[in-house]
Amino acid sequence: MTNRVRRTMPILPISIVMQLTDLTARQIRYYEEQQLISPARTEGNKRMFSLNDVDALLEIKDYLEQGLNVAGIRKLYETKVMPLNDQAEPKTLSDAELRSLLREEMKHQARPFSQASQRHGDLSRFFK
Amino acid sequence: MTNRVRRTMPILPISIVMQLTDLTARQIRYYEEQQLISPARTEGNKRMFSLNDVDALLEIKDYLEQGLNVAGIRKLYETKVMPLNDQAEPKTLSDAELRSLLREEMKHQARPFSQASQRHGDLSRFFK
DNA sequence: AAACAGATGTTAGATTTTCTAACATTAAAT
DNA sequence: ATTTAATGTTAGAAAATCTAACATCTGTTT
Repeated sequence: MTNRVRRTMPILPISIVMQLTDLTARQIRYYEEQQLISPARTEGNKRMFSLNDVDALLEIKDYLEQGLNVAGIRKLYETKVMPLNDQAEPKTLSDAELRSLLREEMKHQARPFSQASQRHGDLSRFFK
Repeated sequence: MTNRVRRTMPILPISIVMQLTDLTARQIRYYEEQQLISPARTEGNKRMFSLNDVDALLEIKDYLEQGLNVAGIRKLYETKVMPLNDQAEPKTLSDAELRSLLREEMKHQARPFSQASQRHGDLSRFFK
């Protein structure tokens, strides 16, 4: 009775993900194009999202609001600074790269990356 | 991070519910027609299912496998012997009705209704 | 100021998914 | 042998989603 969803199981159509995240379909597809997420596909090529995907989208949204750009977020994911995604092989950041990311964050009053802001980043708004 | 889904929120399309329950679309629609479930609808009239709906379907499936028929299951739901659904107003069963239900169960080696069989009845197969 | 780039909006046309309704089949009960 | 409950199958319509292209907006760079 007290089950947690297998968070990697693709069960949600894009329409529902739009509701859960307050993102447009355009935004979601763009973030996929930019390799920030990679939702599953049905046989008929429709995207199907897992709860982890939704979490990731909420984090992405939050980072964008903090002033990061897509490239910066991608870098964060690549380097596994963030634990959320089952990502490809992590690489190490050069000092220059790291400083560049940090500087970008500084520009926008952002706290250094804890789990994004606590207001978003997971589904506590919708799940209990 | 460790969230349970709001189990009444309609988030699943019928295709996914088919996978989760191993029921056909025909069966699912039939059970709705027979008032065993009442999934939400999108603006465009597509069914959207909650996790509670999926639980209910798994229970229905189990009861059918135990030899109950739809009418019997409906009666069970109506009389709130089962807690699962937010059903209409419960009525009391006449003794005759109750005996009739029980007899039907007896015919098929069924244990008296605990929460259906433990093998089904909730989503532990898919959720963790 | 003009040009550019990143993020998102909008639209069109094609494809997939889901819908209802009707008729068919199967197995069990009478 | 009929009848009925549950499910299968099919057809045609409507909704949801897809890709691709072009538009817009905002902030940077030259």
